Amino acid sequence: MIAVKVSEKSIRRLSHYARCLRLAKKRGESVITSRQMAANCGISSAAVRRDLSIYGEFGKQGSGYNVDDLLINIENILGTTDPPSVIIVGAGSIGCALMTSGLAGTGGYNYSAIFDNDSAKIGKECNGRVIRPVEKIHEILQKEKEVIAVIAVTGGSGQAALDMLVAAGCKAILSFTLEPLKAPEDVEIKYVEVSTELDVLTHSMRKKERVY
Amino acid sequence: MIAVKVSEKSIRRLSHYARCLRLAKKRGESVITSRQMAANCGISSAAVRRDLSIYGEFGKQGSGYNVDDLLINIENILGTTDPPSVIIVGAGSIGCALMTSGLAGTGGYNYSAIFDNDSAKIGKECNGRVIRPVEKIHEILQKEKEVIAVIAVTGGSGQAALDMLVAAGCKAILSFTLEPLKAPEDVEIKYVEVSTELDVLTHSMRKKERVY
DNA sequence: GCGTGTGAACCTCTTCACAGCG
DNA sequence: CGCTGTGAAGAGGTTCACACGC
Repeated sequence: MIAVKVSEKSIRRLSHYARCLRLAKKRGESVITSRQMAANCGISSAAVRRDLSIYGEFGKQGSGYNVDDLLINIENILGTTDPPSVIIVGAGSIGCALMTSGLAGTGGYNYSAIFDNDSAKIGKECNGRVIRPVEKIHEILQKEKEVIAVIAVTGGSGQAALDMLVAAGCKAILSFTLEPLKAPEDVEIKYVEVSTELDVLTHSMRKKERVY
Repeated sequence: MIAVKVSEKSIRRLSHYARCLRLAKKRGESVITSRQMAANCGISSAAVRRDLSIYGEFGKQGSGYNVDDLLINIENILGTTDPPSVIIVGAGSIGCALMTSGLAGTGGYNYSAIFDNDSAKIGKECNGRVIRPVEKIHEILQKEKEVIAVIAVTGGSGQAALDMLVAAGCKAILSFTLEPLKAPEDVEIKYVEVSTELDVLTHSMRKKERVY
């Protein structure tokens, strides 16, 4: 029982291992090796063993790791054994699409509510969930302290949405906005940046001939 | 004119600088300092200068960088001066939502076509674009050699979509699928992993009390 | 004085290779 | 013999701090 400093890269990989283990479990496998996980995640087996050994000795020499046990351990490390609920702010095309496609296949997350500030949308439904006014966000956070919010608003209103979430006590945000958002230190923000991914892909596709 | 090895991290940051420069341009600013860019992107000014100095000496001591010139240079480095067109495979909720929300505010990308394999959807429209059968993908890649494909299919058909794209000659793919995809070496794949982002956020929200 | 460009120190993460256990 | 866990070496990226030019 020792507190461990962790890098985000390592956490990201643990998330991948967890996904890989859930698939193995679904296939009925009870044991898995670092090499199998590595192949599945596209990294080296040494990296897998290193990642896992930081948190404990989960494996058995000669055979590998017990799928169920390792999954439980990783979910415990991630804190996802009992995942927080996820709310969506912005019932535009992206927000509703996320709500519609759901979060099946992830570690048990699901979308519990969707909000918008457009009175024309409020009261309508999105995949069976009523779109609520943004002013009601704090009600959710009163009931559940730990909630992840997905910001899927359009135009330049990302910061306004974030301010509202922060005021309601939300500490974890995933934003689909283009603009970088400002928030207090203790609020964690992650971004889904399609635009940057496209730039990276364009560069990799064209770099061969490229000279500076 | 020297070829330079580049890290993806650096390329990602260049993409952020480009976005920051476009905003500065829109605000009518003609000069910008490394400190301003750094503040906007949430990193140190030394990191900004280091990134830029790899590719050349774009700045003027004492004043900073010319916004227009630097943007042109960065777009040249990224290869995004004349961005490739982007197609979407999968006209489900996510695919259509992407098509609907478009790519305004990015470096000039736009979605040129959308495909699906469901005959019930083919022929219908999605934000003014007719949904075409996946068998027609190769026609796009015959016309334009360089195309980025976004995979937004549901269920387990991500690999099938990718195989079709690879067969048509596509070399750059952005996937929203959960499963890791297999492709030849020369095909670059990036993933948007909402599930992993949620795990990272959960961990950061709960790690304070967490001990291993 | 101000801000860039950069050597050098620093730090973090990755890979290698092997001891040790089942 | 197979696979884990890990010291040691290596690679890559970041930060510091300062010389130089405007």
